[in-house]
Amino acid sequence: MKQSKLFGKTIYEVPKDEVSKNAQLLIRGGFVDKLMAGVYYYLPLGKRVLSKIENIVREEMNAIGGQEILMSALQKKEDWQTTGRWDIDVMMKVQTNLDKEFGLGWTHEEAVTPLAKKYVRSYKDFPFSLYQIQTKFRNEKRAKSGILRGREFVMKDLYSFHTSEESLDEFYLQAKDAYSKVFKRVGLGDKTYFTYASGGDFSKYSHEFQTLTDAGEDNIHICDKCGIAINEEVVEELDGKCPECGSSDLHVEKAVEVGNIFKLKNRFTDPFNFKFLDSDGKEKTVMMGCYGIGPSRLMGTVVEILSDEKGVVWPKEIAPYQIHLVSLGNSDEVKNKAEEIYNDLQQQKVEVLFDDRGESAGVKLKDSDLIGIPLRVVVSAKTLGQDGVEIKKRSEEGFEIIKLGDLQHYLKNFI
RNA sequence: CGGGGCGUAGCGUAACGGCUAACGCACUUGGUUUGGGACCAAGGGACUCCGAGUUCGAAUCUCGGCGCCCCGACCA
Repeated sequence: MKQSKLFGKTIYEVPKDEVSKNAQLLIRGGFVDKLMAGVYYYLPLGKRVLSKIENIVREEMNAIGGQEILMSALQKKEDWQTTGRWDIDVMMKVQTNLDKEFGLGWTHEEAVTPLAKKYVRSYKDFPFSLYQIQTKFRNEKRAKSGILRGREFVMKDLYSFHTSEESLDEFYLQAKDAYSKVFKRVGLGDKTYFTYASGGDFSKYSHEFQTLTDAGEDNIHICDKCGIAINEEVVEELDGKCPECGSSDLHVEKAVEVGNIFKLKNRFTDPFNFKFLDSDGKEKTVMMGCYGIGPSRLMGTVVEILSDEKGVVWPKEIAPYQIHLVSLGNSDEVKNKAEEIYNDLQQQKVEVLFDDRGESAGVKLKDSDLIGIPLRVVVSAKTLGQDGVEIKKRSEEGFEIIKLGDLQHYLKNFI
């Protein structure tokens, strides 16, 4: 992509009403645009990052057998009345001119359960799991923290269905591992804690994945011994003891919830009367679990944690482009060589953002820092004098000059 | 939903109740620049959030609405 044609631009002054670090950096870098409180547009650069995160999530969900579907954001009032959740205040409602009311989905148990029931009756069809990556709506009383907490956001929600608690337990562990892989791949692995949380009425505990950051709104109690954490709401219930190892050496940290997994058991299958026929010919209750990750929140969390005073520092796996090719100076020699390198990289299917603009060196380098692509390749009169290009890693100080002929080989190793 | 603050060009700001609403960034044109947010010159861009009122006169004062931000409450 040529930067001269890229929609969206970097800005130096951030809107004064935007306070959170993630939104400030994302707006300054031209990743997102704010429409109103808690509602953001994703511009080309931001959309690329979001899509990459979604794809990582998608791959990990597929790996544990999840089948991707897409349900509607519009929800049927009757289904939510069935479970008694129609009047929960996070639910946004819309009304047609015929006075018919719909809800806007903030989670999809009320949608997926009747759907699953419609197609599945026999024990032979279990277990199975369905997921979607979809826009969710939530009537937050007060939207804040940039894209960490919006009224509209992207969510991956997976639902699993089982003929027994044992089967649910087994899948639950698989989902847990899949989630850990996701957080590792997006660069949050070492700051994300498996956290015990309230299980509601139907399970002793649910679990959250909490990533340490001051931008978070939760306090978690981390066990110094085994490295798991406990949510504020259940730490008392546990007498301040780690449920895994029994240690009481806990310390408190601020964190943001980036995912959760929850054994719903029959909480939703019962109200919808979703039963299966077992091999003994008897009708039995379907067990259910739900598993959520917010890709947009994940993106905001990465920005909160992996950025410096100059801008974002994207991890390789979710960077909008693999390489930022920057030409400095407007001599024909530099322009032609940069163009040539750009075309070569394109041909090798390398994702490259090429800053071909006629801006000054300072502007281009500052913008490059701000956008935060992990690897920068600079072409200038200086580098061409040495028959090479400069390679600079965004996450490190310093740079190196490598010969033009060695570029392909170098990039192959890096990417 | 309670308390506080704020709405002026795309963004950041200025303007005593009184002249054509000013400046910086961004944008357009021409020229000089090009290794860390360059310079010169010439331009375009505003129903001062909306609606009432007070006044000879309102961006400025009053009332109402809407929106935004901060603190709190809320967050399966």
